[in-house]
Formats: sequence, C-alpha cells, structure tokens
Amino acid sequence: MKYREEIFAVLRFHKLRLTKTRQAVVELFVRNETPLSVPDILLALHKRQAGVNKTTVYRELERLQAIGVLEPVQLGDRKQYYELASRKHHHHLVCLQCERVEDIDMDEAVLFAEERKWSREKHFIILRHSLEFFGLCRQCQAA
Amino acid sequence: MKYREEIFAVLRFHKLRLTKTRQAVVELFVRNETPLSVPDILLALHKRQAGVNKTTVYRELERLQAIGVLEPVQLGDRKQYYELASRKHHHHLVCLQCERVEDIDMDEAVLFAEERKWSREKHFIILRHSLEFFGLCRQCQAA
DNA sequence: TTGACAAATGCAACTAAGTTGCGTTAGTAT
DNA sequence: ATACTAACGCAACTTAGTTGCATTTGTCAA
Repeated sequence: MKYREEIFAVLRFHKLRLTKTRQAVVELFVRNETPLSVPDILLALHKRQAGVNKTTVYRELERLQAIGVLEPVQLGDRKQYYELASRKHHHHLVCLQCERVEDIDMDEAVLFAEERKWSREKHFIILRHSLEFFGLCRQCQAA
Repeated sequence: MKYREEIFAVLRFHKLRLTKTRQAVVELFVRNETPLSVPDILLALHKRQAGVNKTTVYRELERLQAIGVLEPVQLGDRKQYYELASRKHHHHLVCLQCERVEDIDMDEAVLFAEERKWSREKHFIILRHSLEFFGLCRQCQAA
C-alpha cells in the first residue's frame, strides 16, 4: 500500500474519516522520501497555507501508526520521526552535521537470525528493530 | 579502562579536575550495567543525598563523551542515554512497556561490511551505528 | 600554605518536543 | 436533513535540554 489510493482504502477500512488534516498528512508522506517529524510536517503544511494544529498532527501520526500506515523511526535527535510502513524495509545513513538522511537497503537475514536467538535466550518478544548509521555526508566533509 | 581508577587516570590526563559531581557520575556509570540518562542520574544521586545540579550533569556528560569515556546511546524515547565506552561494544533489547534494557552481543562483521559498502557508495564517513531491538520483556508479556 | 587563575558550578530563565482536558466542529450513515 | 461521534483546536502543562552569567573551588607554582 505504497500509494495514495491504497492508503485511503485502509483508512476507510478502519472507519477513519477523510479529514483535511489527515489527507494532507498522508499526501506529505506519499510525496516524501525522508522520515518526517511533527515539526517537519507543521512547517511543510504551513508553507502551503494549510493551517494545521500541532495537537492534531501528533494525534494523527499516532493513529496512522496504530493502523500500520506509518512506522516510527529514530534518528538520534529528540524528535520522533515516521515513514510509510509500506516502503520496503530499510535503514538510514544520518549526517550528524546537517541531518541529511539517506535510505539504505541491506540483507536482513543476519538481523532476523539475531532476533530469533535473543528472543529465545532472553524471553523477549521482538517487535521491531532500528539500525541507523551516523556520520558525515559528502557535503559536510568538505566544510 | 573499564574500572574506576583507569577512568580517573584518563580524567587526569585530560586535566579534568576531580570534582564531587564528576566523581559521583563516574561511579554511577561504573556501578551500573544499563544506559543512563540525565534524569536517571539526577534521581540516583538525589537518593543518595548528593545534591547535584542538572546543568552540571548535562555539561559533565558532554565532557565525558568528548574525551571518550562515555558513548551516546539511543533507546527510542526522547532522552539521550550514555554508557561507558570501555565496555565491549554491544546492542540493546528494549522493552516497550517497562523500559527494561538488556545488553546483547553479536558478531558485527556484517555491520562493518555494510558500513564499508555504504561509505563507498554514498560517500558518507560512518562514525558509529546504533542497533536496538524493541519488544516485550518476559514480565510484560504476562501482564 | 597560600594565592591566583581557570575550570567547574549553580541558578534562573529560556526553548523545543510532546501531552492533556475539554468544549466545539464537521464527516458520515441513516 | 439530522444526529452521532470522530476529530479538531485551543490553552495550559510537562519534560528534556540549553544559555548566560555571577560565584565557587580544584590545582599548580611560588
């Protein structure tokens, strides 16, 4: 369900009303490659004169996560980021200087093997993992 | 430099004075297995009647990270955690319910291979990575 | 052992991200 | 067209972290 219509179908399935803010937020994620935080969203929607309330955005992201449309992403600062859950699972390369984020794909077989192993040994039910690489992007190396 | 004395030697090397707070903070990390955040430290030091100021603790952790005694750790909430850098590199199993943290060791060869690969392909200089697994611990599964 | 000097501290005031309660608005099913 | 309730918007709040500046305190050299 990577695309607009599929996501809206999921919303209907969950009996979520098609509100202005909800629509705008979903569109933003569909159009955007990079993870978005609430401040990012507020800024973006303000630029295109769509008045949105921050409480509403916080609640919206929570709902979209609850029904599996969005996935939480941590990028090492103190903001909560989200991404479309429908995208192929991937990890991130985060620039410590400018906060630029690049997606990277990797073979996760090893990670899944680890999850099974620790799940057994520590009696944890593992629900998700987060793997990010931090460093300096090309531009920031020059500076 | 896992132990008290070795750490204090490093502090002396960097010409850092042996102050009350500094000593208390280092002792806390030496005694503690789990990652600690500023609120954790303030709470712990208050319990043992050591009056500490939060600004001082923030600045102390920054210094200890700068000289390589502590390493930053992200556990998926909006707090910055730290651990002794001297411990064997490892990752974490974090309970989403009670915040319990367990350390796990894994063979990192695969991660390092990935780092080299992306470093070349995306022209990023990779400085560190963070890999945490999130789920439910044994106790919280029962509840 | 005592000054002097820089390092470190403590306070108050601030910022940014996120949360809560509650009265109001507006999608949607009938 | 109406009614029901999901969703909204506001204000007030909390928590993590930051900044500037005046004061205190380790430490080194005399």
